[in-house]
Amino acid sequence: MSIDSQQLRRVSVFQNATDDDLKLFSKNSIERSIEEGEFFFFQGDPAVYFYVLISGRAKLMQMNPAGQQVNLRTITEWQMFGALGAVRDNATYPATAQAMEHSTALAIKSDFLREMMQTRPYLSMDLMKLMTTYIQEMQERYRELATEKVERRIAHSLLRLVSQMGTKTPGGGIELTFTQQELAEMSGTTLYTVSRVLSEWEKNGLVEAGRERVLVRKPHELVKISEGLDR
Amino acid sequence: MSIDSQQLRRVSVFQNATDDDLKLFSKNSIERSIEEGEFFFFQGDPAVYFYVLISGRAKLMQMNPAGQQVNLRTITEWQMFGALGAVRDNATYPATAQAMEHSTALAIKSDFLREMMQTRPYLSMDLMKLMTTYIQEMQERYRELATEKVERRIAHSLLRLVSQMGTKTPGGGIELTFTQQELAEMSGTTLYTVSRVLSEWEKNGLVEAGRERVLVRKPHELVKISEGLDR
DNA sequence: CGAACAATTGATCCTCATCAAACCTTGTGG
DNA sequence: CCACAAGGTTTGATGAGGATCAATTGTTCG
Repeated sequence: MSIDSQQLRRVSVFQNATDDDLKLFSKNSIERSIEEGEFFFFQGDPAVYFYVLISGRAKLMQMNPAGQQVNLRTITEWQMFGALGAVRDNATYPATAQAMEHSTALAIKSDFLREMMQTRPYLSMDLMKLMTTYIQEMQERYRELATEKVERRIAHSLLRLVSQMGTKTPGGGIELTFTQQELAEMSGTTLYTVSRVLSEWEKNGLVEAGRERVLVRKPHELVKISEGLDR
Repeated sequence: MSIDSQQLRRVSVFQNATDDDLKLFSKNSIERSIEEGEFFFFQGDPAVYFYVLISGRAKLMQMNPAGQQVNLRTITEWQMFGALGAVRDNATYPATAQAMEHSTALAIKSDFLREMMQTRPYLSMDLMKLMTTYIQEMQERYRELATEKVERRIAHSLLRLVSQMGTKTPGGGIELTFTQQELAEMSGTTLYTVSRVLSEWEKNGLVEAGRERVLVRKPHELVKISEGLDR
């Protein structure tokens, strides 16, 4: 309740909500703070709550039985996550959510969302829209992984990051914050390969790489690479 | 209208529909017959209709700019497809649907479904359930492709086919119909690799492979392989 | 200053894609 | 009913693309 309910309108699924509905959601939420590296929930846990991130950064990932992990998506402020569980009752989370830095989120009972949707078509519609974007993005990434070479995939991942969380610098570049390990997980490759590719790009002046940071100098060139139009 | 509206209840999204609603959908549908290799719709087309397959088999696929293609999923009887376009207005299909054999489908206007959902929460709920299964399946396949070797992926694809369209034979095996090219597209590999792997399995008595057909003799062993528990 | 963590770089190896050629199966038409 | 065409499958040979391993070099922070 420390949250101004109007803030919730920044969540895509709540954009068409009435003020009263926003207040309802706000009243039924509890705040949860999580340290870097800790988990909001694990794959397989019963999906009792869904979350809205209000500060920090988190990632959704899947692990295979051997413990190898893959990044499904990065969650930034005012994004909803863990909401798939709200659709079925007794569902479990299909992925694990881990905080990438100190983060706080609103937790709302999945049951509550499900009940609200029964009488508010706009809610279902907006959640479905969100779900279609997930499906489309996963389909694209799947095709990418199946048919495209690493360099293109890394370029594509980097561009996605630019549009998600890039900040322009006075020098005329775009600044990004992440480890190469993270970029590797997003692109379906290893940190070694990412390092080599970034070094290559740095030689050609496309980017500048530092510790936990990349400065994109020529996004246009990256687009070319991601579309296979270089050399 | 030649379709008995009660048949529509076999479609997962219509399972909770009232009889009257089924009739409405039936009245607003038109039948479309498509030859093998022809297309229901292309990626990027405006999503005016969604479809319910009533006979035959079709596949949903994505192509990259170079024309290389990836199978997203196989559609069998009484499955809905092309319905993502019903969520947004003016949406386009995010994939291409091609008939794998002579097929007929009911085409229903996306607008109509969207209107129906405004006043029938059960419809939205059931469509959302379907969408969550897509998301989960794509997430799993993505992780698989990113972290698992071909043999396991092929085993997994084969098992998916078994549960989707396998028919038991008197001899105690499970019979499947598809080309190795198709299995390759589903597993994110090439027909050469599929052929080699199937030959290997045949040597060990797990399967018998023939032209456009595979007989699975020891599904249990396939499960082991798909989970990395062999050797 | 030192410990912990991130990035780099070289060397090696392995999995699979690719290419080529032959082989098999099925259906068709003379 | 046989011969041939077309499409599916098999198998070998080759090579490229990255993963993996190992060792070193930054960088940051307590």
